[in-house]
Amino acid sequence: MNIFDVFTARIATILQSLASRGVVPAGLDLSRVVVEPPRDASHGDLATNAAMALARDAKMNPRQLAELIVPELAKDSEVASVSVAGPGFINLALKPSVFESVLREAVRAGADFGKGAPQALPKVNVEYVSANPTGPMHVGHGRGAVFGDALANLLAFAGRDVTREYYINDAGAQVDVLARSAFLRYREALGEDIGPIPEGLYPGDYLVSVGQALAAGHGAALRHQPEADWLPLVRNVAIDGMMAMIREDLAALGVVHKVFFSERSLQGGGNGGAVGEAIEGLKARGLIYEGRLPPPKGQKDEDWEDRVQTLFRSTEFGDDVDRPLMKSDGGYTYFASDIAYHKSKFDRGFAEMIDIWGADHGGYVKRMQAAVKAVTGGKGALDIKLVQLVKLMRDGEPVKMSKRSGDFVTLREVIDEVGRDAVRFMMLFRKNDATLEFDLAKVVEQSKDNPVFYVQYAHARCASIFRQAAEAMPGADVSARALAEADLTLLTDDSEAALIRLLAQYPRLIEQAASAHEPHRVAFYLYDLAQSFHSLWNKGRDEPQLRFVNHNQPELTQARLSLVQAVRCVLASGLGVIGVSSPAEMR
RNA sequence: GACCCCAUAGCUCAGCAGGAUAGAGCAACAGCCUUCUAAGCUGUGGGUCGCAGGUUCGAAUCCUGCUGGGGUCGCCA
Repeated sequence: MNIFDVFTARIATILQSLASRGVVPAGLDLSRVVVEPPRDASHGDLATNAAMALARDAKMNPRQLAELIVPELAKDSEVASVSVAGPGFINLALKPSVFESVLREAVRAGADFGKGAPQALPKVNVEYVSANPTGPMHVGHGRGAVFGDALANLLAFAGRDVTREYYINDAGAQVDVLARSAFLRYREALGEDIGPIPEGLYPGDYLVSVGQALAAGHGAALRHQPEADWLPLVRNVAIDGMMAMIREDLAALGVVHKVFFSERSLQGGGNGGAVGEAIEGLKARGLIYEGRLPPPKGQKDEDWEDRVQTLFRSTEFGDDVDRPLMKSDGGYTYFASDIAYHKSKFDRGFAEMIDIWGADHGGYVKRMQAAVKAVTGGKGALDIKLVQLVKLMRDGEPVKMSKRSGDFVTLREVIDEVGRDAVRFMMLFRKNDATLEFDLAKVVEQSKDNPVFYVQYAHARCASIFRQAAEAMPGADVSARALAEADLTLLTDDSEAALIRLLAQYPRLIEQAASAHEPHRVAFYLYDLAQSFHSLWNKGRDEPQLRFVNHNQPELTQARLSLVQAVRCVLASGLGVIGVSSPAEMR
């Protein structure tokens, strides 16, 4: 139950009834009416801007309109008091029974508390990672992976039908370079001394095993073939090897995609395959032409070759310049493939698409959105979330990255050092469009400075309280069902009330984070919740009557355990959404 | 030259689809501390929300222009 939604609906009903009595005009636009927690708890439990938002359309001043709404709200059996404040806010204080029933619901629903009902909205496709299959993942890829995965979890939890997808860039020149690099390792595996890796090839030793696999599978058979003969075969083996490695890296992060979509698969077949088809479709609508582009300004243009090329009219859809689809060697540009790829997503039923990209691809956003508009006739929606750079630190000092390629800090090294939970949590403890400092030393500290520890510890502390209770009161029934029956009117302390209010916001938080495509809000909420819970726990130090477990007051203890259980469930639920584990102890 | 992102307390960052007196952690300062299980705890001080306009009953939030930082800029992906 989302009490904010419940009251938004009730206010709408009140306005309809006022309209039917002719007190206010009919057909007011209620979309701007929001019910939210007031910033200051002394204002009550809920606040709405209804009177202010509707005043102009109703041709009344806000306070006048508020005075019409207030008596209706006051009749509500769950409302304790209503008042008008400031420029026309309507503040509601709710009866304690409302929060008691929220708490009961949280205890009963457990991990499902806050979960959205399946929504009648289009299937949504979240495409993330899509790292080139030419080497291991680095830390920047990891941020995109965690963000995309958490966003997909969040949307699914909010009730959307979500598909997680990975686009394999296996069609460009870079995979031919990969194949040549692997071929060198193959010769090495056959016993040849290959010396230093030539400039322009991938030097990383992660290709050694690919070379060995080729040697084991083909012996010396490929060695003296012309490149044109061995390249496709070696390329496939190398790509498969790289994708296996990437999948292992992703698995270490707990990231699993449902669909792996190959770029190459778009280009096969006659007439240029799916890419050719997509371009033909655009051509039929007059969106393709042969023309020249001006050279980019402020760039060295020595290599600029002014030539006529095949261009897509992306400027008709808000882009800055039209974009080329064919390379000078006659192949398709990456953009051309990407048009066909997004058309494929739409054709597969995804009217809503979300792409997660690194910030270095920011310049590509407009043209892709232009292409999606063109290729779906305006029916497909594409949101592109850019994740900014990750600066790797250790004790406040930047971690030096070697310039020699193949010797950078890999995602796997970081996961192995600090653990999956720390990586996932910290990658989400910042907005996606802000750069992120990731301190390898800080994230493993057992201290309040370390949010990962702080939140997980709150969960462990909940579990610990139950262990304590079992010892103090053996035989007590602390099942979820029993706790949901507890006498919650005994929870009267302000700190307890504050915690319950925070719990009641969880369903709303999920809805809003999901519709804003901002999983970081979940991480920040969990931090707030942990803080509120730890604070209540600490109060019990000085005021023993506030402790959760009081073995001579079983009813009170039972009520407090309900609260602890609800906190535990919401922490576990939120941690689950961002893909972080919920430990029962932190030792 | 153009486009994208960022700018909020000394530092690192939140700020919830414009809403009331802008929040948290760290640091600083003051007090408390043999604990239901562990991170010690509680409190205080500290901000022209980069600058200038605009829209609005109401702007950190939306729009325009500027300043500063980062990123990108045909035939790489």
